[in-house]
Amino acid sequence: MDKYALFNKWVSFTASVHSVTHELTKDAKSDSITPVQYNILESITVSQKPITPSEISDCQHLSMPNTSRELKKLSEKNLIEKLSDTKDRRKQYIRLSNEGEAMMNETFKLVESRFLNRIQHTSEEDLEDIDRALDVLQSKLFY
Amino acid sequence: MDKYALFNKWVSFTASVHSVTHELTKDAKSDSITPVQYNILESITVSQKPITPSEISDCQHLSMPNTSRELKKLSEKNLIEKLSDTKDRRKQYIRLSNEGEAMMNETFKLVESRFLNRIQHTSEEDLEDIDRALDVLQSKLFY
DNA sequence: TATTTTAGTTATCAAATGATAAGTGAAGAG
DNA sequence: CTCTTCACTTATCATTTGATAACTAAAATA
Repeated sequence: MDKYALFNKWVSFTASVHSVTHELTKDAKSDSITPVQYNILESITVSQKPITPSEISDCQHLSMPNTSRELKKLSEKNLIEKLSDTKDRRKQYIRLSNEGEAMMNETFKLVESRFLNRIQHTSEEDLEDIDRALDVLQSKLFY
Repeated sequence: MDKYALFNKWVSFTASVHSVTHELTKDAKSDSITPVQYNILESITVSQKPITPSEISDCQHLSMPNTSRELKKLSEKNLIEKLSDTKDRRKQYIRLSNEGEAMMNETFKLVESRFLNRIQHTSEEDLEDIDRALDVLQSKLFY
């Protein structure tokens, strides 16, 4: 296997992924929040469990002061709730409020419908190929 | 095939792609340019042929005035060159200068070495699985 | 030839983001 | 009981980015 060719394939692949992701998600986000705030909400959504500001800071590559600022704004918009840990009172847990959850549900529903639309004419075999390919790449390359 | 399950798989897959991409490219970009400027240079690099400001504007989802501003900055940094079309003198073609090309080469070399590092312990069979999976997804999902 | 459209520019403004210094209060270590 | 570290906050500032209006010059079209 030519690893250099594989690298080039990877480059154009990731470009496609970015472009398709943009296409499926554009204008799906409520315009009451900024892109960074959306990313934060998304990461809270996907991590089922409540998540701490430090974790958000890490996985979003945001400094703690900036994370804190954005969480405050999200809180003021009533999209998230902060709970302090009963054991370690320095820590906080962030979760979506009902309003935040409703908003993210709506966004995801729209993105999902666009996704389904995109694969509506895909044959059953192709869908299974895609499914397997996603598994392969997730486990062997994008881990 | 459960298309809803496939959607969820797609969501976590794209999240992984973004995260790995970030990991491989972080600090690879020269800090004399901004993220948006890097994206522009990248798109000039990958499109082998010279590219017009309008095309950059389209594929980067940037307005023309902002595209123009950033191209001007890149030009002032001697990273790109503008050539005007001899037939239609409204049009311009943008290409990397020698300096810009050198800079992008260096960045790509670093990213490539990180990529090779990441797959260095991957078996030949797995590499071929990855290669096929990239082809499948590129042609059937991220087209 | 007069009018409209196209490709790109300039200027300006507001908002979003990134970076840094300094502070709070709680937990942990000696 | 002090000192240090940890998790997070507040304040502030510079830079980047996005949006808009008004402009130039060159096609294209009527």
